[in-house]
Amino acid sequence: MNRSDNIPAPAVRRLSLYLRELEVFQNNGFATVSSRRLGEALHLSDAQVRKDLAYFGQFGHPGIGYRVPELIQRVRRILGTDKLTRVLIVGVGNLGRALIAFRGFAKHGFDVVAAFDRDAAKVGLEVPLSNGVIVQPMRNLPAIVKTQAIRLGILAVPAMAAQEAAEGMVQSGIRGILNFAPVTLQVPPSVAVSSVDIGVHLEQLSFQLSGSGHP
Amino acid sequence: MNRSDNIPAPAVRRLSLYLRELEVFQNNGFATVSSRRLGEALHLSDAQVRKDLAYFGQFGHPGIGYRVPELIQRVRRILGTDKLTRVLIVGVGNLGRALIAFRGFAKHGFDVVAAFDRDAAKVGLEVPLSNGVIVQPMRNLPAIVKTQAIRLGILAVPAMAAQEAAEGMVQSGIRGILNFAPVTLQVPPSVAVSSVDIGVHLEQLSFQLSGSGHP
DNA sequence: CACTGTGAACTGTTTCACAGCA
DNA sequence: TGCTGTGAAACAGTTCACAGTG
Repeated sequence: MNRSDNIPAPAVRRLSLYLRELEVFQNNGFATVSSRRLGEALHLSDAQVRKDLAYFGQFGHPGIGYRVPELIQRVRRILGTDKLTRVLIVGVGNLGRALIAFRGFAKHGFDVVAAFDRDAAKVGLEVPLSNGVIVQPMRNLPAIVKTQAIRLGILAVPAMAAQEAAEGMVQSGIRGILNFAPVTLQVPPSVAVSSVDIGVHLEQLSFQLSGSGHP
Repeated sequence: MNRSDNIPAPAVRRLSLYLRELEVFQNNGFATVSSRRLGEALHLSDAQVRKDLAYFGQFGHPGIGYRVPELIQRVRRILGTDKLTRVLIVGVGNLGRALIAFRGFAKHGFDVVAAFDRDAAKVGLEVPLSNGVIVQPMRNLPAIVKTQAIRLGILAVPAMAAQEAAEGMVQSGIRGILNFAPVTLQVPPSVAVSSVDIGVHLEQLSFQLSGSGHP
């Protein structure tokens, strides 16, 4: 029972964070790290770290801790980012362009290989800082997804256009969507969706502030 | 016991989503909405919706549901977004500029009133699509926070610069940070942090895909 | 009658505490 | 000794089911 079912969703979320901190420890020259140290870096208990990692396998060495390079490799394999993953993006507005230019993708094992936009004025232009990605019309989506075997898409269009764009992605064969539009996407359960809503995050902070500040 | 303690964090997170969907219902001309309908829009159970809202007060009307405009107003008050909140941003790179240009802020009750960057080449320039926000040097941060009484800051600098920038924000009096850098910020417990890590979100999707796809 | 608000039951997650190993 | 992996205990969050209400 160590396959990807029965694993608590919060544990999966934290796995990415462990990887991020492990890379920091590696860059600082640590060969091993204990659950306690790793937890401290993320404000988590040592027990939490051990329990989480144990869901995915037995990676630790009693008396020693976790060997940093080994654990990094194993976690990458589990997350599926040990090989480069091709990603496409729909919506080349301000946010879309910023995401394409974002340095972090390559480091995480992702490569943005295609960009799409509904706006004819943008089609045909090269996206700045993108290693030569050209904006394509939406109608090319199915063909590109098939020929390049792309499974992941980033959705960065305005709220009003999001549901329609998501349907186009799903019908083209996309299996996971990272959604930046402030809407709840209606997609089949076979398609994974992860949403980032900046407004929601700000509201969260606003609430926390009013909780313990002055009325 | 209906003050902001004892309320589960997930319930607070969902409160923002309820607000978002309520605005959709309002735009579609609904005067009232039941917990069931509101839940369906967000893939949540009706019981979940009622329980969540009940943490914050008694807003519903038996036999009727929730009156949409009334509930919107109440939720905004709870989140602290019924009045305009001034926000600053540190880091005017690709992402920072995209965030400043983001339309949604005003709709959510936030107003980006100042921008800062360490890079002297950017200082003094006006940020495009920002209603005249000029990039200021980091050393102006404390004075602006004080004179404009700003409590919330958006952090959009590269990972390497994030901790230092966060410390500058905290020392200037910022009480909540929306962090886009892929690092765990170390700040005093009195400062609220909400983080958006795009890499983590993509890894999450990648993991879900490998879970039920072909190996 | 349709719907909310809520105690009680249930399910899932985190913490504890310790056996076992290098 | 220092540390992991893991059952068992404690805690938190969700779902159930129904009394109460306009």
